[in-house]
Amino acid sequence: MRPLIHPAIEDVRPEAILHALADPARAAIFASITQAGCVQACSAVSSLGERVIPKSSLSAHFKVLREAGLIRSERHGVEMRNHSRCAEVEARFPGLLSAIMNAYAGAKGCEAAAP
Amino acid sequence: MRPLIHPAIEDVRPEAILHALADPARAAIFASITQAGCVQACSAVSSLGERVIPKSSLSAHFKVLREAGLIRSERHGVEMRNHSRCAEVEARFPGLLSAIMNAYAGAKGCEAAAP
DNA sequence: CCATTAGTTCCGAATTTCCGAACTATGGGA
DNA sequence: TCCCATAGTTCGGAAATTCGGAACTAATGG
Repeated sequence: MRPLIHPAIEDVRPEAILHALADPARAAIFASITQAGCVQACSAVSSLGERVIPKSSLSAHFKVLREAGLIRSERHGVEMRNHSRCAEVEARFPGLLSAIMNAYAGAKGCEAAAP
Repeated sequence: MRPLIHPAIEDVRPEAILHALADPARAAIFASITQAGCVQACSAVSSLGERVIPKSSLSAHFKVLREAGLIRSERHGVEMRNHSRCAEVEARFPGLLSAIMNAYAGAKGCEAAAP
């Protein structure tokens, strides 16, 4: 079990953030962590939409979010707690995260209106 | 030569935009098109930074930007003119493009300060 | 009609992503 | 203490993407 990698906020790169959030599943996971008081166990997220995401894929998604600097993960006993780093990222790249999350929210609303 | 695909603005997906701009080369191309009065020939962009981008890769980059809804390309004689669709995209996803471009601009300044 | 310029398409190699199976780490009993 | 259950990570091979050189197409100008 290698130690978890958390880049310092000044090492966080925009392309890593965009790449991480370019996947709707990861964006949904990040939104969930950010909204749910910044704490969430991995498996509390495993049923996003109707798609079942296998554990290994989920673990990889968390790793991408972590190494992009979007979340911070720490073990608490047997489970992992994930905190959103949105405040830090927002300070470094003002408006970025909110614009991205609004874009997803907006697009979701539109497509639901066209059955 | 298949016809160029330009999605309607209401069909533009956030994940496509993030994916397109998650590549620094594409983000630079898009910034260049947007800033240069919204018109640019493909090869006017071919030497970004010090990296030489082969024609085929450049063509693929333009295709990704086009199909993400970020640019509009039309033939004018032998050359292709690319217009930024930033106004349309900005209307649909407010703040998204400016936040992304600012993030890249900010990150570039910071890393240049650490040799 | 041929040459040139600008860009696209094709295709094989390299890279990345996906996911099941095996593994590791931690805590809680018996 | 040993074993089990839970939570997540790592491995490895298949599938999907991306990269880039070579060949191709389209328009223009001798």
